[in-house]
Amino acid sequence: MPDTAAATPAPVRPRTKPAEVRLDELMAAAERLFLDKGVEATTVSDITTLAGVAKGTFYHYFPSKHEMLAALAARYTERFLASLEAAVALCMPHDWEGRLRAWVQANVATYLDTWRLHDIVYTHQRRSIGIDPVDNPDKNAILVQLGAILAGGAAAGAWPLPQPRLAALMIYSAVHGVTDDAIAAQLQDSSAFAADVADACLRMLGR
Amino acid sequence: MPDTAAATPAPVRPRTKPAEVRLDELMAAAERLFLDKGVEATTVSDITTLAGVAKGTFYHYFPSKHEMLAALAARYTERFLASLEAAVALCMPHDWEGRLRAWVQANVATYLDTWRLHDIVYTHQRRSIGIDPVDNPDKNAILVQLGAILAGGAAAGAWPLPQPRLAALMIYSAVHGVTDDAIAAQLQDSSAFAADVADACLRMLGR
Amino acid sequence: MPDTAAATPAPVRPRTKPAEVRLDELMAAAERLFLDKGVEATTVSDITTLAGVAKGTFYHYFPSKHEMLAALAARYTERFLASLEAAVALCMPHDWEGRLRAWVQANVATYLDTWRLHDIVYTHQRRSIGIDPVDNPDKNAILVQLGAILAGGAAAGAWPLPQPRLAALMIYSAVHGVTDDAIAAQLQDSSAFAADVADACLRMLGR
Amino acid sequence: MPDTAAATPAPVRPRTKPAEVRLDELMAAAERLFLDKGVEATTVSDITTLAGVAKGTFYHYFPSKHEMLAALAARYTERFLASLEAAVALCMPHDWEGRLRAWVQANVATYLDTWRLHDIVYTHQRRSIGIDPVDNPDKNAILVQLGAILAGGAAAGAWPLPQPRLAALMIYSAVHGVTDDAIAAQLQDSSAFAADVADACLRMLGR
DNA sequence: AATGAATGAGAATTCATTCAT
DNA sequence: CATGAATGAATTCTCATTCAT
Repeated sequence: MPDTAAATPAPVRPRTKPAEVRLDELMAAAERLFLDKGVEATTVSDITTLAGVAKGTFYHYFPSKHEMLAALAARYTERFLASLEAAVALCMPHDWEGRLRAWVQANVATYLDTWRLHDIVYTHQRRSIGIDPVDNPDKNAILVQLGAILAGGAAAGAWPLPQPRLAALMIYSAVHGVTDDAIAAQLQDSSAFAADVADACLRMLGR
Repeated sequence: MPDTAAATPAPVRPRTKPAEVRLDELMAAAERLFLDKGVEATTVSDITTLAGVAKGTFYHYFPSKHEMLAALAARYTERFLASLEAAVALCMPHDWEGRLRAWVQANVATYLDTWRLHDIVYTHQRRSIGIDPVDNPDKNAILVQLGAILAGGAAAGAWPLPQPRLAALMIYSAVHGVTDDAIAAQLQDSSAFAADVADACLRMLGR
Repeated sequence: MPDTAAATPAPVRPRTKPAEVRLDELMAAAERLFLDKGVEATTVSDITTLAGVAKGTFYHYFPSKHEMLAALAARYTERFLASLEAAVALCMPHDWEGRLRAWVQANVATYLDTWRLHDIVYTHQRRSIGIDPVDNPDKNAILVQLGAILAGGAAAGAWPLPQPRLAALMIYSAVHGVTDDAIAAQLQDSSAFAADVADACLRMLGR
Repeated sequence: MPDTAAATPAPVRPRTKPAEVRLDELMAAAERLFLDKGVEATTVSDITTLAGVAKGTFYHYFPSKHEMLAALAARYTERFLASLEAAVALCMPHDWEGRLRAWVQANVATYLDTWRLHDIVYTHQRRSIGIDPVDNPDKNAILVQLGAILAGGAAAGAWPLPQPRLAALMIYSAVHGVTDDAIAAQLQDSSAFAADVADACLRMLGR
C-alpha cells in the first residue's frame, strides 16, 4: 500500500487515519483553543475545524465536549507526574533531602509552566462532578508520589514523620499555594524561590 | 376580589418593602438555590420566584446575575473574616502562639462549615473573570489578617520571620489544603486535627 | 391610554398583546404551517416568524413544540364536537332517526373537511404517548356524544340497543372508515354517500 | 491470535452468511427494537449491533432505514392475510355465514395479537409518505379478501349486497374500530366478543 | 418600586448515509 | 460480502436582560 501511495506524490490526503492520530489531533486542537479562548467560548465546531475533520468526527472519539476535558485532564496529570518523577530520579537514591528538594523544585517549575492548562481542565472538571470540588484525581496521584518520598526519607532517618498524610498534604498545598502567588506576581525565575519553599517544608518536617 | 381586599386594609402583602429587606430576601433565595442546584442551574426566575417577586425586580437590586454572585462572595468573605477575628480576639493580646493557634483553629472550623458556599462563589467568580484563577479577594483579605498576627508575633520575638509573605502564604495554603482533605474524608470533629495543623505551622515558623 | 395612542396614528405596534391574542396567533401560524409543510418540517422558527414574534415568545406560551400539537388537538376536538352538536340540534328532539342521520351526515361532512388536520394532530399525539396508540381523546368525546343519541333513541323505542358500547363503536368506526375511503376517492359531494352510510347504520341497529 | 485461530478451523464465526439469513437477522433485530424503543428511537447502529454486523452491512440489504420499515410492513400484511385465509379455509366452501364469521373472528384475534407491530409499521409508513394517511396497503389487501367473501355469499344468496364496496369498508372499519377498543380495555378472550361483532355485521348486511 | 411579556443569540448533539478498503 | 471511520446538515430550547406600563 505504501507503494501505491508512492505512485501519486501526495495529493490524496487519507480521509481515514489511525484512531490514535485522529485522537491526538483532536485533543491538540481542543487544548490550543481552550487555552486561547477558554472552554465555554470554544465550540465543538471550532475544534473540528482546527483539526480538519467534520463535526461528527468529534463524536466518534468523544461522547461529549465534556469528556474531551476529562481526557485532557487525565493527560495533564500523567505528564505532570512524569515530569516530577524524572526530576526526582536525577538524585542519588539515598539523598532524601535532595529528592524532596528536587520534587518541590520540579513541582514549582512545572506548575509555573502549565498552570493555565491545569486550571482549565480542573476547574471545569469540578463543576460536572458537582460534589466534592476538592477531590481531584491530579492531587491524589501527586500526593502518592510525594508520600513515597516522605516515607523513604523517614525510613532512612532523614526526618521524623509522625503524621505522613498531614505532612504530605501540607507540603503539597503549601507548594501550590505559594506558586499560585508567584504566578500572580509574575515571577520569572523559580529556582531561588523554590529553594526557600523547600527550606520551609524541611523545617516543617522538623529538620 | 379587589373590592373585598379593599375592605380589609392589612391582609394584602405590601407590594413595596424596604430596599434592604428585599435585597436580603433576594440574596437569601439565591444563596439557597445556588447551594441546592448550582449556579448555572439556577435561573433568575428561580430566584425571583423563591423570593416572591417579579423577574424585573431582580434587576432593580442587581445589575446582573453575576453581580449577585459577587455580592454573595463579598458577604461570605466579610463573615469569614469576622469569624476568625472574633476567635483571635478571645486570646490575650500578647499570647502570639495562642492567637495563631486560634486563627488556625477557627479557619479550619469555619471553612469546614461553609466550604460549599465558598466554593460556589469563588469558583464562579474565577470562571467568569476568565483570567488569573489564582487571585482571589477572599484570600487576600485573609492573608492580611494572618500577616498581622505573624508580624505581631515576630515583633514580640515569638518566632523569627525572615520571609513574612512566604510564611503567610504557606500557612494559609496548608490550612486550606488539609481542610479540603478533611472535608473529603468527612471529618466531624476538627479540634484535634486543627491542633496538629497549628503545630506544623509553628514548626515551619522555626519554633 | 387609548387617547394617548390616538395621538400617534398607529405607528407603534403594541409589542405586548393580550395573552389570548398572542396564543391564537401562534396557534394559527402553527396550524397553517403544519398543514402546509408537515409537522416535522415546520420549525419553531417558522412558526414565530409567521406569527411575527421572537422565537422565545413561543416558549412563553408553549413549553415545547409538542405541546403546541396537543393544544391544536384539543381545539380540533372541541370544534369537531361543536359542529356535530349544532347539526344534531337542528332536528326535532324526538326525531331519533333524524338525529342519528344528522350526526352521521355531519360527521362525514366535517371529517371530509378537516381530516388533514385531524390526521396531523392525532398521528403525532400518538407517538409521544407511546402507549396505546388507539386511545384517542377525540374518539372518546365523540363516542359519548353518539352514545347519547343511541341511548335516547333506544329509550324512545326507536331501536333496540342490547350492546350500547359496541353499537356506538361500530358506527363511529364505520363512519370514519368509509369516510377515509371517500377521501381517498376524492369524493366531492357527501350527502348521498352519507345517507347510504346512515342507512347501513340503522340497519345494523336492527332497524 | 490469528495463528491460534488458524489452528482450529471451525470456531471462528463465519463472517459471511447466506443473504437470506442475514436479512432475517436484520429484520428480526429491527422489529424487536422498533417494538421495544420505538422507530425514531432506534438507530441503524442499534439494529446492526443487535444483529451482530457492521453498520455498513445494513445498507447491503436495505437502501434506507425507511425501506426496512416497508419490508416489515409487507411481511406483516402478508402474515396477517395468511392468518385470515387459513381461518376461513377451515369452513365449508358454501357456508358463507360461517366464512364471514371465521374472517371476523380471525381478524379480531390476529389484530389483538399483533396490533403493536401493526401500528408501528403503518403509522410510520404514513408519516413519511406525508400524504394521504388514509391509503394503506394492508387495508386494501384485506378489503379484497373480505370483498371476495361478501361477493361469494351474495352470489349464493346468503345476503343482499347492493353496495359491495361500502359493505366491505364498513365491516372492515367496524371490526378494527371495536378491536382497538378491546385492546384499550385489555380484553383477554376475544371469541364471544368476536361473535357479537360478527352478528352486528351480518345484521348490517340485512340478514 | 414593581411588573412580566418579549427578546433573540447561541451551541451541542444526533444519526442516516457514504465509501474506501 | 463486509467493514466502520467519516460526514455534516439540521433544529430544539434556554435564559439573561430589557422596557413599556
